[in-house]
Amino acid sequence: MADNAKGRERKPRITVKDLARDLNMSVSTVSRAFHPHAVIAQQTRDVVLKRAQEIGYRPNPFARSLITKKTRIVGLVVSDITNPFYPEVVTRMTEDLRAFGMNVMLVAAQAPKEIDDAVRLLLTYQPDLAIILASRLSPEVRDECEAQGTPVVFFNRLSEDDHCFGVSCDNRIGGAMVADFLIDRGHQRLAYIAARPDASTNVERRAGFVQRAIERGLEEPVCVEAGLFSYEAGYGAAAAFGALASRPDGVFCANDILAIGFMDGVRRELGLAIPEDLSVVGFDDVAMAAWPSHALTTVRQPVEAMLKSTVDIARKVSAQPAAEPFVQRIAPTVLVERQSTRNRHAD
Amino acid sequence: MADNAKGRERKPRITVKDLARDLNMSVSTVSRAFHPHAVIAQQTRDVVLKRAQEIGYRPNPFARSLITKKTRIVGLVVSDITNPFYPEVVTRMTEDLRAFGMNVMLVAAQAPKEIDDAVRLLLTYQPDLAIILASRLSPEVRDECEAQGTPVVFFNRLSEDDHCFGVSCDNRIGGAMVADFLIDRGHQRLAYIAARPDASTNVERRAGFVQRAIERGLEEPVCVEAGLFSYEAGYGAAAAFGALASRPDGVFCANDILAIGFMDGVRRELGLAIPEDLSVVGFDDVAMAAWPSHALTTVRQPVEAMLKSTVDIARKVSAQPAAEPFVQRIAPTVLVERQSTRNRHAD
DNA sequence: CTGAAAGCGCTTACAG
DNA sequence: CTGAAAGCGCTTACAG
Repeated sequence: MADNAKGRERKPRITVKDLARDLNMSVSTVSRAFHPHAVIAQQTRDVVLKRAQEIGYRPNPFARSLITKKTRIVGLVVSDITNPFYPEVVTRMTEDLRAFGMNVMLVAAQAPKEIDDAVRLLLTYQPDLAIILASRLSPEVRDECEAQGTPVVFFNRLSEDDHCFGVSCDNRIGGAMVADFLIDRGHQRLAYIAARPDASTNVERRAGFVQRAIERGLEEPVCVEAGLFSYEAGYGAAAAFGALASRPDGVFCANDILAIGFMDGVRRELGLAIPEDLSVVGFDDVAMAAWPSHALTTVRQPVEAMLKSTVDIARKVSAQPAAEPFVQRIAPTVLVERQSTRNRHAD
Repeated sequence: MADNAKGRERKPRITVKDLARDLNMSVSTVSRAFHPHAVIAQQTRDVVLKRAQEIGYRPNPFARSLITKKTRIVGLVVSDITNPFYPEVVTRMTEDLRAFGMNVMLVAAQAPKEIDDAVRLLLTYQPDLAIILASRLSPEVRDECEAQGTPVVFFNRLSEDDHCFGVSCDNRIGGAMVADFLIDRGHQRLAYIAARPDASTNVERRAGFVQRAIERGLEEPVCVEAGLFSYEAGYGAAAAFGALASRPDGVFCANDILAIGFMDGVRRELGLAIPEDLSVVGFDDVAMAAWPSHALTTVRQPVEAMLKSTVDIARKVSAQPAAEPFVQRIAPTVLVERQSTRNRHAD
């Protein structure tokens, strides 16, 4: 027991000094071995690194960042955790950033007010970059980031001002893809199930979808306002959909989780069959979309490319914090066809 | 443009020195104002804190932790992101820890090997505590945590050795609750759909369930091995279930996501009706369990209490790192009855 | 109760 | 190419 407790006492960490003494070198030299661009004899570096490995020395990132002003910490702010797209993205983002030695400090919160506070606490850790997943930042907090010199990237949202980076799918193109897909398969009356009216993703998917439908000579698709990106919102939208004068035969939902709720609502509340009575298309291609119960046809977000772009930004601002922000929109290329849609030309 | 770029340069941060000069005090005094237990005149503290607020000074946590050896960073290791229980827990945990000024550094990874590397990187940041959600840690990495004096808590898993804290639901009791629930409602032939054989959650839920069924005079429940905690595993288990000689009328699945997959498989592959042909019970009570499409009866994990216990540990080890580890098992108290089960006494 | 000084573990000009 | 020294932004004995 006593032994046990003793084992858990915070052991004094091995420091540069220890390693320098061990190697009979100066701390300067030892330190240089850990910096790829530092001027040091290759042989010396090898010796240092080897010995460090042996005795388990790793530079203290806090002491280091006190001088370099770099923390290798990336703040990740996520609020909409009910959308399975985000856990998937968070996991991959964490892995990808780690591959470049960057650690993720997570800020998850529900209320916008909480987000603000959380970001402020995050800022005291001087992250090299803050990544905002699908939420808003109050203008004040945005300014605080700027004042502190922390670059911000909005992921999967249109950046609202030109002080921030933005990485997102080209949602207009995605919306148009869906319209083409449905029209090519003989659908005549299209509908859009809308989510948050203030989300760029919702607005753009809708615009691309509606515009393409009109371009191709269909009537303007009817819109049902579900209000949120959630299962419940989709389920609830089924009632309003059922009340439409003439029933659409092709429905595009703002994202997958909304589509899945909508499908369940349509089936259980309206007693309609999918895809016999109507086709349903989503957006994201979350893992759940492939489940046999829904087999949702959907636009796959170019997550790989979006993550790569984000990691590139992280590396760039890490080297050069004053880099000029830009917005990158990546066109989706894959529409995964499953059993929630069918070809109506046969009718 | 030039203006823009200039605005983004990392501004020199306000330091104690700046604030001390501004207030005509020594840095020592200013510093003390930020430490609740420090000896300082109340009036002085008020003045300092007020002025700090005004000019936006916040102590640099890195510089601070260099001396205190406390980082207020909690490492959160999560691997099984396909189970919606974890995103929910991660969000709440992050919020709850933040309420005590602790930040979460997230380590998400798929492969065990990756986890090891990720935890090593995490360790260089000297987290005050590492919380492991439902994954394993290789013995070597466990030793590295110990060597560095970083306490470890296993969340929702039985701690495997007495060097680590453990916080989990009492899964035996939970399993027994399910058996009682089904038996009380007239079910005669019980079955268990098993997930990872090496997970304590799976093993204990099964044991509690089987034992109680036997105690109450039923035949030993049959077990179907699904192998994993996933939708796909549950869906796949339906086939084996359908091949059983005599069909069970009450099924307990190792957790919700497995149950949801199982229900879909049973309905689509076997053409059986739930709850008419069989009742299905899950474990966790994730948000998805309440969706109308599944309306899953399930044991609610005592998440509140589990989180509270975890945060308490975080605060305790933060004050006294050598605290003796313990394992806390919290009995579940709520079994949420929905429409995936019914009363068979009427038959 | 407050201040001057040392020091946490590093990095980086500056000499040599 | 290497070392001695200064300093990053704090905290904390130690005096007073």
